[in-house]
Order: sequence, then structure tokens, then C-alpha cells
Amino acid sequence: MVRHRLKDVAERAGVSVKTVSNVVNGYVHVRPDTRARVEEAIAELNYRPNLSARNLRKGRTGVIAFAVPELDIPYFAELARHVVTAAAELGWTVLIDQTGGGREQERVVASGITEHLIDGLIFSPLALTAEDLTGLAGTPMVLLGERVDHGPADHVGIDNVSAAREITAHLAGLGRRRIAAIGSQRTPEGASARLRLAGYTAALADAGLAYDERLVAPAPAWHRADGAAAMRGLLTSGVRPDAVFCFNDTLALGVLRALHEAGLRVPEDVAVAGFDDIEDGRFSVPTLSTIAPDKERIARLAVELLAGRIDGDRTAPPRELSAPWRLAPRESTLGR
Amino acid sequence: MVRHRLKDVAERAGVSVKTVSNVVNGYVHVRPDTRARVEEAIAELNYRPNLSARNLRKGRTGVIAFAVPELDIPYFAELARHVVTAAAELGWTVLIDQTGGGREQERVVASGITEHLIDGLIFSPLALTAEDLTGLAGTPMVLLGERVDHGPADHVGIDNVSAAREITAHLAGLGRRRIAAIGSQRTPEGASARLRLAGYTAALADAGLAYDERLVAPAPAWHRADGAAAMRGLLTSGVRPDAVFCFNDTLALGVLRALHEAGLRVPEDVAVAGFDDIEDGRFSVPTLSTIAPDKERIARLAVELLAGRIDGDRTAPPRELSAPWRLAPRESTLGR
DNA sequence: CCTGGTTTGTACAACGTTGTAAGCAACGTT
DNA sequence: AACGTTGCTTACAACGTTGTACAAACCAGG
Repeated sequence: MVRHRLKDVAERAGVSVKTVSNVVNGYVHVRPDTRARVEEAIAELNYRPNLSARNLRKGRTGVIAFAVPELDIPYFAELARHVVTAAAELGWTVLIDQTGGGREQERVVASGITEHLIDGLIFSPLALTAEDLTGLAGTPMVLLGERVDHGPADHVGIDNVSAAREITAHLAGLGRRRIAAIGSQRTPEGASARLRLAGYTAALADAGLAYDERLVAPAPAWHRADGAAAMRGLLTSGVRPDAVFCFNDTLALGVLRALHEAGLRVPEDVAVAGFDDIEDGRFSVPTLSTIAPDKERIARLAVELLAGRIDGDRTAPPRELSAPWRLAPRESTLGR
Repeated sequence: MVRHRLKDVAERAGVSVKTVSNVVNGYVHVRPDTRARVEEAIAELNYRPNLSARNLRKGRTGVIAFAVPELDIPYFAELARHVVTAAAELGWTVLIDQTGGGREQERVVASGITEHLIDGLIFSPLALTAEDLTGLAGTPMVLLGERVDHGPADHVGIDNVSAAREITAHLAGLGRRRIAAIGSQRTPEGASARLRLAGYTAALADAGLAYDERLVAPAPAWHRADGAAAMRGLLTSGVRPDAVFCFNDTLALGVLRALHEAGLRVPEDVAVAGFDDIEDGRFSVPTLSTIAPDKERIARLAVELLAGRIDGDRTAPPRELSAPWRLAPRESTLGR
């Protein structure tokens, strides 16, 4: 298992180091027989280029980072999968970073702790605002999520307001009149929450339903446990919703759990809708109605935008791209 | 956002390049006032070392890879989280690789496509056998899972036979007599399946129950959909289990779904148990009884073993470490 | 057989870092 | 006063690769 270098290959093939480099890099003007000799030597020695050296020379590493708050949040795990796949197709390797979602940690990631190791960054911030990011961007960056709409870098998202509006309208269309919303956040970090709440209120107005503050439950984070806690809170507070729009699927799974514990039937007593279309929701009992963003497209757009930044103009104004989504009605609103 | 080099810092501080390097690397013999001057210059220029250059020089990259079949399999996502955390504590960065679980792709990863970019690899193979791996190991490697027990590299796992035996015994202890097993695999890849099946049969014998081949359902993969399909198969085949031991949690979640569709109650009609203790199982309806491996420990042991290989003796015989696990009985066997 | 252009190969320097060897003070000991 | 010792700093080379500049070989057209 000896490591070989260009020099070793060159000696074996009887050519110069640079000629071997040319063969490795697909340079055109190499005589067929020379090329063959070199390739034979490469195969015999099982030569692999030293990426550190190549990177040092070229100023590129061929690695991009994907930074998410937590790896085991299903939505991010699924997104990560698509990012890795899309990046591989373009010849990039992906380094996955876990920020923990804290503001300071995110700042560290954004300001490039891994600088010189990565060529660019796809970043899903939870806590950082657009202002936080301004000036930090040393490496090319693409932002995901609604947190930093119109920030200082390229951004890929979906139209949260329209999507939230449509799924709320779906609930109203089923005849539900007391539609709760779970997941609101008053903190400056809650950009997605604000947009989805806006879609919710717009749909209520469309349906001629009054906005009732008591039906809007905050959730500090959007995990299953938060959804369950919020639902229990709604139930004990005495407001009796006949439908719940959860701002993401994990919240909704927690809500299903809480409703089950309370002995309420879904959707007969309470219809439940989520947002994100994670795999779990297709197998939960009942299956979960949700908004299904095109995650593959989001990942692909992000990778392409980033590649464009890395290879091309870094000073062009930030681009805002939107990925499609669709309503996925399932048992938690429609029944069986 | 100009990139600065040691040379720039050196000029600003009025010292040599090497002195700056010494400061950066915490070399002891640097006069306090010199150190202060250098640190000031570093701060002013916002200098960051070029990792490619450092790696080239040192022959180390500070990056380890974690290769899993699929990122959005909850068990692997949760494990990835712990690996990233444990690695960060030791100063390593983790690059996460997705093999797809195919044999050829896994071979490529194992033989080190990312060679020269990573110092070592933590690998969860699905398809590769111990023999496949022999000789491939160019970079230090730690293997996870039961696939490659006693293979050519360090290995961290849990005692699958004992764990499967205990959870099957748990089902038998509840008075269940017709206990099915879901997830068996006859392919050479099914090492985990074989071990868990062995634990299952041992527990049956312990309880004085006959082994009935018709109660053992194969599953090509261990996803939710496979579990649901296998359960539907069992139900239509006419064998009526009063309990099911699924070889992992996602299978079990699919089974819960299929039982729900069939109008059977869990656990009254059929008790269900899984394996892995993924987050979903703590919020499913009903919550899922399972074997909970200590994932944090597994990750920590793997990272420590790998660090030991990288820094130390690479020729020492492979080590086999076992992480603890515990039975986590929940509603799917106990009821509410 | 020369001319001028293209093809094919080479030598050298550079990317930014750190290990090695060596230099120069300042110090304490003979 | 000469000497080794220690502390601090420096110059230089090297890690493996590729871009640049250039030389040699080749080819066609006159």
C-alpha cells in the first residue's frame, strides 16, 4: 500500500512529470502511444493524485459544505441526501456540517471555520439573520430556507405563504371552522413561522373565518415533542379546534400523538396537516396531509447556484430562486 | 475579503514566516512580546491557515469520512449526528459520504476514492463482506454494524444475538405464543438479519415455543414500506401472529401501519417490537418497544478507535468493541 | 531543402505551509 | 575572559501538483 507520486509514474513510463500530469488531466496534445504508456504505469502503480497538492496549486478543493442545524431532523436528512447526490453529479464532494442551530455556532460556520477546505457552502441557518451574514461571506454561499430571504447571498426557497395558504384552504374546504395553527414564533428567528402564519391568516380571510388568537400556538422548536406539548396546551386551554395546521411535519407527528393520548380521532374529531412531506408522514397512523416541497429541485438549484458562484462571477447581485411544491392530502385530513 | 498568508502576517509583525507559523502552532519558545505582536497581526489581517498547504506538508488533512448507505435512514442520520459531535471534540472534521448501499459503490468508497482528502474512514457497509474489504484498506478504517464482524479492520457493534433474544423474550413474557419475525434475509449480505434471527430462535427455545417457518418473513430492505408489505403478506397468508419482532424500527413502523390498515389493534391483537430506538418510535401511535443501542457510545468508540489508528499503530491486529444496549418497552407491547 | 506553423514534450517556478539546521543573542559557569 | 548552554529566531528545502515558457520534433507548402 505504498503511496505513489507523479514522479514515480513518470520514471516508470519514461516521460516527464508534466506529461503524466497532462495525461491525468486529459490534456489533448499527447501522442496516443505516450498516453498509453503513461496510463499503463498509472494502473500498475495504482496511482492516485494527492488532492491536497492539487488543491494548493489550483486554489480549489472540489469540496462544498452543507451546513444544517441538526442532522437527524428528517427534513434536513432528506435534503442532505439530495444535496450529496446533486453535488456528486457535478463532481463535487460534500462535507456535512452540523451547527446545532445556535447563533454563535452558525456565525462560525458562515464566517468560514473550514475556509481553505471548502470551495463553497450551502447553508440552512436557523438563528442567523440576513444582517448577521452581511460581510461574513468569505466563501461563496447559497442559503436555504426562509430565514434569510433577500439576504446577501444566493437563496433557494419555496413560496411559503402560498403553500401555507393552500393547505389551510384545504382544511377550510373540508368544512372545518375552528382551524388552529401550531408553530408560531415571535422571535426574530422565526421567519418561516411568520410566512406560514401569514398564509394561514390569508386563507382564513379567504374562507370568511375569523382569526382567533387563542387558536395560534407557539412552539419554541419544531420537534415532535414541541408539537405534542402545544397540542396538549390547546386541549387543556378549552379551545376546541376541529383542525390543526402544523408549521412542519415533525410538529404534526407530535400533534397526532397528543390527540391519540387525548382519545380524539383524526380526522373525524380533529383534522391535522403538516408541512415538508417527510418520509415518516407517509407511514404514520394516520398518514399525514402535508405540503410537499420539491426537495430534489431545491438541492439541485442550490448546488448549481453554488457552482456558478464558484466558477463564475462572485460579485453579481444575489439571486432568489423558488422551487415548486404541491399539496399532498392524506388520511389525517381526508380519512381512509 | 482578501486572503492572507503567513508571509503577510510576518511582514506586518516584522518577523519571519516561521515565527508566525510557530505562534500559530503553539510552539513554546516564542518571546511573549513577539507572540503578542504576531497575534495582533493575525487578528488585524483575519488570517486563516491554508489547510491544503498544511495538509500537503503534514500528510494529514484533519478530515475523516463517515460512509453510510443512505443519509435519510433515521438510524444512520442519528448515528451521523453523534459521529460529527464526537469527532468535533477531538478536533476532526467529518465528511459524510453516501454509498447507496450498492456493492460496487461501497467498494469504491472503501478503496479510497477520497484518498488524500481524508485521514480515515468510519464505514457502515451493507453489501460488502469482510473478504471484499481485505486488502482494500489503504486508509485507516473502522467498521460499524454486524456486516463485517471479525473483518480486516477495527469494528464497533453491539451484541445482536443477546439483544434480539431479550426483546423476543419480552414478547414471550407477555404471554404471546405465536411470535413472528420480520426482516430475515438469505443473502450473504444479511449478517445483522442472521444474528437477530439467531437471537429470536434462541428466545423461542428458551420459552418452549416451536419455531414456525411460516412466521418468519423476509424483507429485501429494511424500510417502512418493506415492513408494511411483509406484514400484509403474513396476514393474507393466514398465519395469525399475536406478536411481531421486527429486525429494525423502520420495518416496525411499516408493520404498525399495515396492522392499522387491517383493523388490528396494537398491542391487544398483535404486539410489535423493533430494534434501533429511532426518534420516530417514541412518538408513533402506539409508541414502539425496541432495543436501544447506545448510539453515542458507538460513535465515540468508533471515532476514538479511528484516531488511534491514524496516530498510532496501523499494523496492530483489528479490535472488536461492543457497545451497550438496553430494552426499551413501550406501548406497542405494553399498551397504555 | 527551407520556411512557418503546429504538435508534443520538457524544465522550472510557484501554490502556503512546516521540519531541519543553523545563527545569534543573552546567560551562567569555569 | 573564554566557554558551553539555553532561548529565540531565521533561512532554506520540501510536501505533490500544475501553469508558463520554451525547446524539439514534426508536418505541409513553396
